[in-house]
Amino acid sequence: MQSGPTGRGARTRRRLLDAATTVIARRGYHAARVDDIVKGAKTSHGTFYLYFDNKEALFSALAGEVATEMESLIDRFPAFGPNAEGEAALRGWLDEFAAHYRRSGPVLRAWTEAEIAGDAVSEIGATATVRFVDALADRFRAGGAPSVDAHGAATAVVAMIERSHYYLLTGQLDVSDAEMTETLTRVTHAAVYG
Amino acid sequence: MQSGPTGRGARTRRRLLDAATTVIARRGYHAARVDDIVKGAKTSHGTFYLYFDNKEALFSALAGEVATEMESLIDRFPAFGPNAEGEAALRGWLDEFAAHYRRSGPVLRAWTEAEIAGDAVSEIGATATVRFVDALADRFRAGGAPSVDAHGAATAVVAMIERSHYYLLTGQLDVSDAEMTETLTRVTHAAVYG
Amino acid sequence: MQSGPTGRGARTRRRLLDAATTVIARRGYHAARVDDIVKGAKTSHGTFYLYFDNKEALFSALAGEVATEMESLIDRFPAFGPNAEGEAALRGWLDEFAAHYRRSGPVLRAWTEAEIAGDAVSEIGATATVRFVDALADRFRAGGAPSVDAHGAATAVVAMIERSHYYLLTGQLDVSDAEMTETLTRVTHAAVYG
Amino acid sequence: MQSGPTGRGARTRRRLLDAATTVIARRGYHAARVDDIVKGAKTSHGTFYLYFDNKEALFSALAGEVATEMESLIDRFPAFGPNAEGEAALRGWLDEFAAHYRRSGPVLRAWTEAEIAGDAVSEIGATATVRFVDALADRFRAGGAPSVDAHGAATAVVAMIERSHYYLLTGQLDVSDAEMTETLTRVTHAAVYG
DNA sequence: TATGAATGAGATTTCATTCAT
DNA sequence: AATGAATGAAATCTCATTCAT
Repeated sequence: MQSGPTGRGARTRRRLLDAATTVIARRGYHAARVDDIVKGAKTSHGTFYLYFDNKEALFSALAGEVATEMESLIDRFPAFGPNAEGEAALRGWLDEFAAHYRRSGPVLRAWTEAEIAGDAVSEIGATATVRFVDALADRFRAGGAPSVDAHGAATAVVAMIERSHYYLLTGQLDVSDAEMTETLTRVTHAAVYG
Repeated sequence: MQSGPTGRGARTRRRLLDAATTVIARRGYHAARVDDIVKGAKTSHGTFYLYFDNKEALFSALAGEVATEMESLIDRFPAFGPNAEGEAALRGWLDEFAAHYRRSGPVLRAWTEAEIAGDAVSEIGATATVRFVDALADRFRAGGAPSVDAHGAATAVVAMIERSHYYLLTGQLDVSDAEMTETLTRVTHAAVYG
Repeated sequence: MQSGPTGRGARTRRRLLDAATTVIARRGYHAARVDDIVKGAKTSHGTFYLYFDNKEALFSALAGEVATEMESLIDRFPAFGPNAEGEAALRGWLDEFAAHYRRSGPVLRAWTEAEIAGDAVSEIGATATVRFVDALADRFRAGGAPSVDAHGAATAVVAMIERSHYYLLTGQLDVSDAEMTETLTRVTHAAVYG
Repeated sequence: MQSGPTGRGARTRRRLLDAATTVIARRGYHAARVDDIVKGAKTSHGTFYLYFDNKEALFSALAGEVATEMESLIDRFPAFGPNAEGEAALRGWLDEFAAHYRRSGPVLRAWTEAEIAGDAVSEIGATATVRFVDALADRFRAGGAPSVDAHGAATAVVAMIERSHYYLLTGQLDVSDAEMTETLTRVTHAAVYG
């Protein structure tokens, strides 16, 4: 009689995760209340604690999902060369990143907040950033970049990519998706080969 | 008879602002409790509310101070040319920015948190970013940059500068102050003239 | 699945309202603390705010209940004539009023306090008094009273009835329930036909 | 060097009492804050406690002043007869009462509130009411009223007078000063001889 | 005689979590 | 598997009173 992972229970759990994403997007990590989440998921407080030990556990689960996708994305960062083909590869990857950020932005933003407070979630965020930087530095070197400080450049580029998309997400700056990818492509290329 | 801005009251107010900065640095904006702040300022809850209408008012005051400094800094951003002198001017300004961020970093980070939650403080942060981008785009054009999209490039550069210093502040990445300024100088220069 | 108005929630809400009535009776409107109320209702602070947005909201709810009863009572005020039957009708109504005041006295007293402070509850009390006066003036005229100023007489009579019962409730004067009804009947009758 | 009772100190004390009357009028007894009073008196918290042991002491002083006037007024209540002269005497006294209430209304209202809370001030209010009722009952008997229950009638009349003036003061009802005195004269006369 | 900054006890309110149904 | 009323610890905020100057 157990309904299995595709049964009602799994769907309720999913609803809670999705509702949490929405609430975090609207009110931020710290201001996200269990009450808002269960209302969004059209369920009850009791049910929440049936699926998650506590509020932080839900955020961890959410962060875990995003981190997995993010890691595979990071692994695909191309060792682009100084030529037009390299730029095209870079542009393609930045497009993928943009798509990912559009989907997971709220949770990624939550990392930013959490980093300050030193919660468990923050670990995931910090680790992901380090992996991101290391992967880029590695590809910069593999791509045959000249005498630049690969790690330094990677840090700057990661900072630029992350924060630019954040600006895009919050809508505080007046830029389009396509323009931004273009600019990020150009500047990243210039950062390594310029 | 008035004690004036140098009197005891002004000093107590200052102590509260400074203590708040410390607490925000340690625990983040939303987790900063009035109790921590008054303990840090070695005063009482009652005194807190003598100087600020509520917790948010203190954060606004803090943000206002930082915004004022930030604005004057932004106004000094150089219209750097493609030559070595331009790069030196840029490097000098980035050094100043680093110094400002070292001092005001916690409050600047708080902006990020506040932006998400949509608090009153968030306005101040968002406005500052817009001013920052506009100023840079203006100088890029004034510096005689080639056919680049000045506003797009400015957005990317501001994102890079802001977030890189954030990484430095949180210590999550392994970079030195001097190295970072160097990299930011090089990449910003490349972003415009590369 | 809904528990409906007879469920546990409704009973808890009722307990809070009743406890508040008791506390107001003992300590007055302004001195009534949430803590006293929840203790009286044998529940917790959290529960209080589950049913009422804040302390004032509870008082408003309480005032609303009393006002509703009061209005229907006011509507039943008789258009008494100068004869013995008229006096009997008046006496009957004053008996009802006394019963109402015995039940709702504390809340009615709270109106007086609230009126002074200008709280939201005060509106309810002031409105009820105006309705009371208007209804009596109307009945005085309908009863065929002679050339008296109906509105002025109604004001005086309402003042007398209200305040007399207040004296009775606070126990500051040495009068019995029955005696008071008798006196009020006689004086009201005299006020119109005397 | 002492400045005596007419010196600066006495004037400061007076300013505090007057400011308190104003504040009580506007916000009520319980809501009257020391801060409001010292601001109204253009002095400081420290000075307040130089002249009064605590907030209640100030209210007692204020009530004492009013009570003294009130007692002499009560003592002058006439033993009016059933004739026109009696009515004139009554009218004259009610005019005096109205003048007194116009001046001291806020403090008299404060008594009403205080009665509920059981403060020291409340004693003064309750005592004054008892004295008022007793005096009227006495005069009713002295005036040769027929077989009425003098004490009961006095209670009703005191209630009517007190509360009617309260209505006038709060402005919640639409009556003029002169009309009210006229009505009160007529009804009081009727209550005894009607 | 006067000041006003400082205090802290006590009030209101919030919200993650539990538990009986 | 689900509910939602209840809880209480912890947060924010108020205000009468004190005290150093």
